[in-house]
Amino acid sequence: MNRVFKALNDPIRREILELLKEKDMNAGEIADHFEITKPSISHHLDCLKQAELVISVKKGQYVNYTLNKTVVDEIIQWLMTINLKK
Amino acid sequence: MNRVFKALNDPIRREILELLKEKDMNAGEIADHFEITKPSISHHLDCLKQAELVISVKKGQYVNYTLNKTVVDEIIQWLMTINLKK
DNA sequence: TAGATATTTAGATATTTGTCTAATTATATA
DNA sequence: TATATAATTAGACAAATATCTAAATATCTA
Repeated sequence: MNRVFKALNDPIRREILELLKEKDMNAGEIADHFEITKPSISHHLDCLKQAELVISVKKGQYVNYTLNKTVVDEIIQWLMTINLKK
Repeated sequence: MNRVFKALNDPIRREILELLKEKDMNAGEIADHFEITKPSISHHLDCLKQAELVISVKKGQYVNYTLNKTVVDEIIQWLMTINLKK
């Protein structure tokens, strides 16, 4: 939970999630959408991976990233409990 | 949005939200639930207030805090769009 | 096998953040 | 009005974070 909120607390990482909701992408394709360096993007991807918000699969020399909707669901659940009771 | 995720990225602030979902409380009552000092709690409350996750109303010498469910809803909406498309 | 490409790791640095103590402000009450 | 209580503000400091450049690792292909 901690790691998920930490991962969500950055506009670039949230934008990466928005990209991945459309289609899976490799690290380079993701990096092309931003102005910061590839190592920085790599760091953000690692952060998302640690939170299990994304899953990475190596495919030859590329690394493919996929959104993990399960974890997003868990956070939605938690937020909904906050909004439940009187 | 930025401020909301920033506010959610701290276990104490999330616990404050969980307290306030049960009932409104003043700053002192909130502070009693934690081991850290009152100024630190005050800082956390300010952070939640900036994110508009809580609303504060002064009542005599006390300051009452209420959960603002509207903003929580907005975050739920955003997360749900992430989980929408293929 | 040599060179090119994709990605990550390492190490440095500036900024942000959470905490504390001390001081301040605002209100209540004896 | 003087004192006590509630809460915030100010300032300091250690830890965490986002970024960069340079280097390393892994894979592909001529």
